[in-house]
Amino acid sequence: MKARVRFAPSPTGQVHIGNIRTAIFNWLFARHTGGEFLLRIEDTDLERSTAEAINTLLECMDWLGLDHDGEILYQTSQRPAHEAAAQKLLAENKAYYGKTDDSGQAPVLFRIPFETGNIPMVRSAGNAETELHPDENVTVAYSGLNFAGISKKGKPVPTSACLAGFMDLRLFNSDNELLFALNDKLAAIKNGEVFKLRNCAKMTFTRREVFFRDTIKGELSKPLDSMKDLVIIRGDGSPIFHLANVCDDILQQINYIIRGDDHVENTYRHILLYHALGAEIPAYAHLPMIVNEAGKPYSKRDGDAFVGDFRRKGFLAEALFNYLALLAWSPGADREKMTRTEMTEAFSLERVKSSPAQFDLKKLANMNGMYIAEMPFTGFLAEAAEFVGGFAWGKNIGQAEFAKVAALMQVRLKDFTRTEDWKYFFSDDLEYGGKQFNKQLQNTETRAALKAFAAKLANAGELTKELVSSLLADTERENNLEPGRLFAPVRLAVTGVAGGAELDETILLIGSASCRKRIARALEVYEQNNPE
RNA sequence: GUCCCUAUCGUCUAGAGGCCUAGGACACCGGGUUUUCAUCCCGGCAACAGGGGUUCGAAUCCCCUUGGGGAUGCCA
Repeated sequence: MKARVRFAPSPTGQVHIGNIRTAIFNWLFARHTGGEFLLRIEDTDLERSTAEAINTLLECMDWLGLDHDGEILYQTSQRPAHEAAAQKLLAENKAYYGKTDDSGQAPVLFRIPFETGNIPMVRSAGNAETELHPDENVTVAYSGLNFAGISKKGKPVPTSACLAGFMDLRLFNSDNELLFALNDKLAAIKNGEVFKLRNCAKMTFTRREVFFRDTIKGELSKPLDSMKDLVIIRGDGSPIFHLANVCDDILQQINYIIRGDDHVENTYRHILLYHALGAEIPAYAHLPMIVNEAGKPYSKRDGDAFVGDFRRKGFLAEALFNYLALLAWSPGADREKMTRTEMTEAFSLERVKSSPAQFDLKKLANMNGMYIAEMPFTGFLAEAAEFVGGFAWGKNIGQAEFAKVAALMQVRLKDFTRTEDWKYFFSDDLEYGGKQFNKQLQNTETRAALKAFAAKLANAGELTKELVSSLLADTERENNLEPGRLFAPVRLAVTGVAGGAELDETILLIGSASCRKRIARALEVYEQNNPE
């Protein structure tokens, strides 16, 4: 059977990396298996969903090359279907109206089914016995059980859970006398009768649990006595996420649900809903969270983890994609930098880890650098030009010269915002000073050599790489400086910074006149800052 | 509180009972690229959370503890 997966974000703000990682894994899975990758926009939260957020989402996906199959399904368009599903459940007594709120409206709740004989994903989990706090009443109703357990300190712990959690329930007082047996009253309870019991000290019941096999996490289960019936239609008539989500997945014939870890608790309820709706239950794979430096999952509030920001900050889509794919997934064999085709071929959910992964900006930056280094030069040039055009000094610079600078710097660039550092190639307006500057220019001999080097440049005529190198070497020798001693001071004087590309090429690109001017100014600034 | 999940270098990870004296990558540190440097090359630092089992043998299987995360909404 062809895999049909979906990415189902709610457009309520920016798209963060945790979000898009889910999309990436779904996409990878679909492309790997030759299945389909659908997009559904869960825009039912009218208050928070915006057209702008939808645009942002679409742009992010487009940028990352996450093409989806078929039409986008907007969840709001399915509201009638959701309502119909609720009506059907109501009609079949699988759902019921809850308590009315202040304005007299009642929500619809889905009942965790009591009769589970024909439900394959519910199984018995043995007998259970729980101590109860006798001060609190126990109420038993079709809509659930209310009781109080006992905390370590002996205090009552009020608890409520669905009736289905307590098959064969029996309540006892402190003398171990039977107060209530569910099996005797089941019919009455199903008819709406509510039993209120005092002085209960203990209950026994047959525990049942829902279970499913998660491709990533293995078999997962949860006891029914820790679950509650859930609201599926609000008092105002609007469908709740659980219902809408399941209905749409059924509608879109999704047979593999790959989503974040935070949904595993929902899955226990969703598979019961699937069954109640008479639909086949899909396979599940729950991805571990991506966490920030503080170890917390990314949320809409994490201002620096938005996909759009990575784009603006000069990261390449392919690098982000590659890096994100490697968060919680590894193809093994020490493979890291991979093409999209390679990733698609190698991808498998079985190799996804189940523990959270921390996002590391430095590693992303490194990977981005590798991708930048291997960009075709014309593409690199265009991208770099776009960023540089955004700087004041980059508005009117020569195309030919810019291309030379770009060629020299490409392999060194980690992200495109750092093209800002290329300023010194085009502007004589440098800021001198700082620890390095003062240290490198502190010797009188060095400063004399700097002056001598400028003079040599002036007399040299047309510069070449070799010529610059020999001028540097000559100046060092003639001024009794150790070989290499002059490089750092010259670099500081000519570029204002301590690092960069090869010095000879750098000087060549800046040009003789500018270099001389800058050396003179650097010396001036130094002497001003460090009067004898 | 209860329930569910989770645990290998600082970080991402390899690891399916003997191939592990635990491998790779980022970061960091040192060296090299006949002198500079943000690239490149080489090297170094650095981990199986703790305690019990099972086994001839455990990073790997089981249990407990501890740490982390999630859920417990008329949010999605």
